[in-house]
Amino acid sequence: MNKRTQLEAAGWRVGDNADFLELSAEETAFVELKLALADYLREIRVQHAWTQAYVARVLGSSQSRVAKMEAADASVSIDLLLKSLLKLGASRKQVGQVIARVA
Amino acid sequence: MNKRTQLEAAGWRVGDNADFLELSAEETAFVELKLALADYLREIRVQHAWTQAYVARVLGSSQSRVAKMEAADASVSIDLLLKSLLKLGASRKQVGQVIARVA
DNA sequence: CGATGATATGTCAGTTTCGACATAAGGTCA
DNA sequence: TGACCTTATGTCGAAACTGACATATCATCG
Repeated sequence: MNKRTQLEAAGWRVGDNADFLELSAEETAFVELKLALADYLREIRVQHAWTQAYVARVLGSSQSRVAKMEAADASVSIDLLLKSLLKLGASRKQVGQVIARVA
Repeated sequence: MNKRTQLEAAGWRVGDNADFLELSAEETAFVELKLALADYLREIRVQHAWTQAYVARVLGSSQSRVAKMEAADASVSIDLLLKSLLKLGASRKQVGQVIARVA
């Protein structure tokens, strides 16, 4: 899944390239930051060979919401992503590094 | 303002030390992460000698909300803090470093 | 081809967060 | 002291987010 597909899935209107560039620098940075956290969440889950359903139980949430977290869905907040990452064992430092790492 | 006072202001029940320790490791990490972002927001504003009212205009928000952001008020999300920081010119990298820097 | 397990998508009611406003509290100057 | 500027706190209706559920899609077996 490429970045643009991810952005669209995340609920951002992305038409032609001109539309794509409509996002301001901060908006782009914010969305990509969110995508990075979502990817990291999936990475942690996959590396542990956990299912979304299992992660949902650990987090006190549902499988569908975990799927949406990993997809950086528009209905998912960064608060939720951060809380989830920390609860799954990620450290503040690791999270910060994921955020600081600019693609 | 010390960390505990900040936590209380942010809406976290903090009684004696035992109560203070009731927060799980992830909860503590999350709250401190939020406080770090709030402090960073204030730092940026003060360094530029901006008033909260001015920052509010730039962000398209209100002075009271900016005050609450800097206080890491419970009604302020990390999404809002991140969007605000980016809009004020902070880079993803800088934000990540603030988050990664563990007190 | 099913059947089974995993992941994705759509929706909803309850909760949280939002900007805005009013107003209180501090600080500084004359 | 009081006028003025800045920051803090409380509240509200509107908007966004949440967990949950149903259901769809996808992959991997036999």
